[in-house]
Amino acid sequence: MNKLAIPSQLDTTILAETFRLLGDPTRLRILFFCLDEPRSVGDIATSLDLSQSLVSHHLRLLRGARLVRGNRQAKQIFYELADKHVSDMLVDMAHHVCEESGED
Amino acid sequence: MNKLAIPSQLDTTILAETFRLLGDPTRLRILFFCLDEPRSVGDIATSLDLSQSLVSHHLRLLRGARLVRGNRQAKQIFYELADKHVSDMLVDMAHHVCEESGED
DNA sequence: CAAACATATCAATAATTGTTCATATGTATG
DNA sequence: CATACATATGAACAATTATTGATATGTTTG
Repeated sequence: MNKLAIPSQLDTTILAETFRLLGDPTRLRILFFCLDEPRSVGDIATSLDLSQSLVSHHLRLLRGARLVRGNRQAKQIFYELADKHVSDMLVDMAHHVCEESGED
Repeated sequence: MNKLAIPSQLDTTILAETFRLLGDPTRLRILFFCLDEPRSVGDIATSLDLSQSLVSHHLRLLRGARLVRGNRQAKQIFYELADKHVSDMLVDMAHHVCEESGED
């Protein structure tokens, strides 16, 4: 079915932008931390030992790319992965990387 | 089945490294160009309008991460994706990104 | 509405990384 | 073995980006 043609240069740039955002250890840790349940900014910062400012900056980038989504609940804002696509993608990639040794 | 635990900080770094390499438009274009058939360095450079040096530098990084693999054939070296994992991953991600609008 | 708390933003710095140009290595051919 | 060709490497530069510290915005509670 849907065989993938070589993406246009524009598409490639958009795709690369997503990869780029996932390509930072701090951001990846934040994403995995929010994978199972929504987490407040403060919780993320404390649990991952990052400054509140840094977490906020990264969340902004992730929000901008619609990789995460935040819900305000009183004073706190709880972030979670934006949708199932994103979480599947993360999990898949993690598996891909674990299974490093290929069949070739 | 295999539910994914939160990766260790080390694993996260390794995973991020892979994402990071995919997160550059030039490298992604090179990868997609080599997706269907092996391509020589010169062919890549000409077809994608990049300097030979630049292509070679990027190929080195991709080789280092075992994302591509090169076969010498006389004077030329033909690069292709390292294995099916890598190509599947690329195609999957491209689909994920195309289907941007989630079910949430 | 002031004080306390949680998150976001701004400006500046430090570190990383993509790109270029010059040159080296390796390979075939006359 | 010299020349031409294809790719790789090294040093330097330019640009991008992660991180920090200080401060602003927004939200609740007394």
